[in-house]
Amino acid sequence: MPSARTSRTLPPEIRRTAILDATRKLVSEHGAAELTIEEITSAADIAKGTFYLYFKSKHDVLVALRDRLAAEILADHEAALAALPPDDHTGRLTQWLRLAIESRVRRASLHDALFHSGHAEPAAARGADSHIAMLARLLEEGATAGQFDIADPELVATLLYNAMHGAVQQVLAQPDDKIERLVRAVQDMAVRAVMPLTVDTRRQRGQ
Amino acid sequence: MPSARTSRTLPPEIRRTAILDATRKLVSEHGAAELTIEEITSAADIAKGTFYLYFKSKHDVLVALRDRLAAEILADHEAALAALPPDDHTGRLTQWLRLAIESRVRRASLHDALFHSGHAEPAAARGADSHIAMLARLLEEGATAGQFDIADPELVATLLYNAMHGAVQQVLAQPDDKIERLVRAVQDMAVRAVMPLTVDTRRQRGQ
DNA sequence: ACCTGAACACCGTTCAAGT
DNA sequence: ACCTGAACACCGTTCAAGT
Repeated sequence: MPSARTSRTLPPEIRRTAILDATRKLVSEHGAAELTIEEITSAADIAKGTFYLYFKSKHDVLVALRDRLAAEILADHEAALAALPPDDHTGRLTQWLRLAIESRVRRASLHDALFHSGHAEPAAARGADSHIAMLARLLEEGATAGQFDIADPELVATLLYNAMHGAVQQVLAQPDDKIERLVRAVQDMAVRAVMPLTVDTRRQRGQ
Repeated sequence: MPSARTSRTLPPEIRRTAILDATRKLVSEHGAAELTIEEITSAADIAKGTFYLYFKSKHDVLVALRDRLAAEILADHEAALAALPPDDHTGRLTQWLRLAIESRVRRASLHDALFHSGHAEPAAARGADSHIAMLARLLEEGATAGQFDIADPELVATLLYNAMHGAVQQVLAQPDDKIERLVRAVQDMAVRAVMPLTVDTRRQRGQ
């Protein structure tokens, strides 16, 4: 039998994806902080130096993974949005929030590891921007249809998104039924945030 | 002149505080990720090994600093709360939100470095809990006084706190006048989240 | 053109010795 | 009782050589 090893060459895109996949697995198991380049390369079955042919640094591969995850979640949300009835804007908003929470809960361990330990940048660089933009679009459409009353859709979207996102993180450490209560609470806050106020209610608001 | 160096001994609490202060300065200047134990010890004018007589690890000193900051901010908020008129619960809530945002903006660089780069734990471990508890107290007091309508004060506090906290972070990268708009938007969302709904408004909410 | 892995540099942590 | 700083261990990154 021949002792010469077969070529280890692979098309760059395939190799790159393999490295990302290995990283994803390791990060969702042990978190990003303890992750080692050597763990990645041995999981991906390549030499240590090969890693640096595909990524500039450890930070770089985590950013790439984070972007891939953000894009995945965004696609999820787009699909969910497209499936919702076009005219019931309140229903669209509340359903979207439920789906956003659930998709985030589903990816909890990977998401937490990437967004909250070790290599997180300011939220703006976190891929949250595109998600907030989508929510803002929902709000604007409802406002245009005359169903919502929103002074600044972009800001309200930022607030609602962060309320949801931060609270999920906080609640995730807790028993399962809390998630359902969170969904309801977020939906209620969102509905209150966008609903037209009657003259009577306006008076009650004070200031 | 004597060549013997004078004793370098200091009371433990003083030394510990000096190390924390040096760390604080360095972290708010360069962030936590690039921070080096050697930078800390030379800024605090001690030997490298001395650091480990006071803190178990680099992570440990950052946690201690984070806790000190959280306690500082909490005290700020308590003082602000005590100064507010006791009966106007809507005013207490909106003023509290303004003060919380402003105190957080004031400590922006340190806060970001500690909470968002390198060594952040889940939000629950972040010192946010006591802040959320304070906000929940505000909400409960308003509900007890019959001025607020809140199904789950603890959850609403979590949501509002995260809305505010996340959005500040997001807006901080932007020009100054955005902060004022953020304050108003947070206040508006909070008021809407807690106001009693008229029968008329309830009908509009749907589901 | 793609891959290897030994060598290097840096830094967190330890520990035997000092006042 | 508190402090020192050289030594150690670990791991991210580089680079000369291999197919």
